[in-house]
Amino acid sequence: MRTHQLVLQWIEGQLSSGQLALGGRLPAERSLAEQLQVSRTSVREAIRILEAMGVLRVGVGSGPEAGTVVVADPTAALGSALRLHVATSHLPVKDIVETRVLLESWAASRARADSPALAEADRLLEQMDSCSGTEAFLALDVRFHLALADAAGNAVVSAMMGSLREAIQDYAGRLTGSLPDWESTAARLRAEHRGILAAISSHDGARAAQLVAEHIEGYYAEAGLGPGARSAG
Amino acid sequence: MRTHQLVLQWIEGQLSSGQLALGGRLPAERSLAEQLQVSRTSVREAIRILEAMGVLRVGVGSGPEAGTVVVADPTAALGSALRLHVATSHLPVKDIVETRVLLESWAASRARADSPALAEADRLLEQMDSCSGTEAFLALDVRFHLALADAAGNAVVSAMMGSLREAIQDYAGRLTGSLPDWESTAARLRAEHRGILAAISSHDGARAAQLVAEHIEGYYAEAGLGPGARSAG
DNA sequence: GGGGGAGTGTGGTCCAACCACAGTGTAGGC
DNA sequence: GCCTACACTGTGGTTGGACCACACTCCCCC
Repeated sequence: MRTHQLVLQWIEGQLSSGQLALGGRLPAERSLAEQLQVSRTSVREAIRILEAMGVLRVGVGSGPEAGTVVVADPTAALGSALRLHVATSHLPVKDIVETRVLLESWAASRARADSPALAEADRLLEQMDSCSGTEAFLALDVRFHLALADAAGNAVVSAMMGSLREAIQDYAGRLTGSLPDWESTAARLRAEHRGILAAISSHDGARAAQLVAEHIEGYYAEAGLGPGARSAG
Repeated sequence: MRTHQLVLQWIEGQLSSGQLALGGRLPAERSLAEQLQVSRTSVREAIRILEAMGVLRVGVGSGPEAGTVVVADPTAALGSALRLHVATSHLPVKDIVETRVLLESWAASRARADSPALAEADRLLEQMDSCSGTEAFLALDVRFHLALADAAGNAVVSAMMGSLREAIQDYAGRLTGSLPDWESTAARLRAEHRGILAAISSHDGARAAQLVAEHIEGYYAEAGLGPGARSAG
């Protein structure tokens, strides 16, 4: 077994046993290296991996922002992993969109009408009404869809949804540029968002799921990613 | 920007542009370091991350197994990421099981009856009939469920399903140990597998999806993970 | 009492060296 | 002529040490 894997195993053990919890701090790299009788390089390689996995956050200097602390950002890990595999043309964009429809429509059907995430979604819609520029609109759109996922109360689905969105963010951005009339598209998207939120609020999960599916598929279809289209690579 | 991120960016660019494809080889660490004008340490940190993401595979020595080659193993990345976040108690096991039901029942409803993956699933069932020991049975069970997912033809769903399974493998193993009567449970699981396969073969996607959902939920319920149970941490 | 510099500890980076490994080529013995 | 055994080459794996930038803390000096 390679040395950095030993370090990984030790850290994972600390996490599993609860001796290292969310917000906790890892010993300094030099201390940990000495403690585990390995080189600082190996410790750093393990920390790099966990950082990429969204488990650790590292900061230089002193103070509360410095050092290596335990965080929980599953979306980061899944997102970059998916993005990389899309880059290798191993995961077709079509499959990602399809999966996104599956997860989001499920989330919509399960969303609780009294969830605080829905209130957040409502606020985001108001901001989208008054915002100008496709960049700002799309940023709010991302947050709106994530809020819907959160309302379903499943952390795994939320994380996966966010990562799917992140993985094809660049791709979606390019699609948007090819739209014939952005203003009318934005108006339609706004209306569809309202409809989805209304369906959830009236406890009509099935309708909400259907609207979400049509919302997403309609967008990609309009932007040129027809059913059966493959990734450009 | 940190140095290893520059290396990451360069490699991802090579992947996106197609200059580095599946099966391709990265330059040797020393060469790449010189080429990018960074230290070998930084190159190695980047390679570690991509290895953890299931994008690269490294091997020592000489020959076809040696060097750093591009592979495509999305499941590895998603699996270890999910496992780590389960370890931090940030992702409840309940949510993972729920997501697994969602993905697998969708896959079952979409599985094509003429898919070669289904033939593979059938072979696996025969092996399960004649195998003894819970370890071997569970290993075949994993492959059976993955084959079902592959039959749906969505690489993203397959990868996510495999990673979910991997993330809670240890957990499921412990559950199995607490079963009152493994033999009868195994017999039931075998029968349910046959039923799922039959439903898919007869193009009854809706029934296949329902059977899969009951199959998975039933197993975890019998093993003690009732609806609403949380991860033990 | 307040401001500024020294001190401390953190991660970030680099280098030079050595090891283990696996395939290759070659020189030697048979 | 063939085959074995050795050295060679190039790969990643690991180590120790050195230096840097950064951010905070403390203490001296004004």
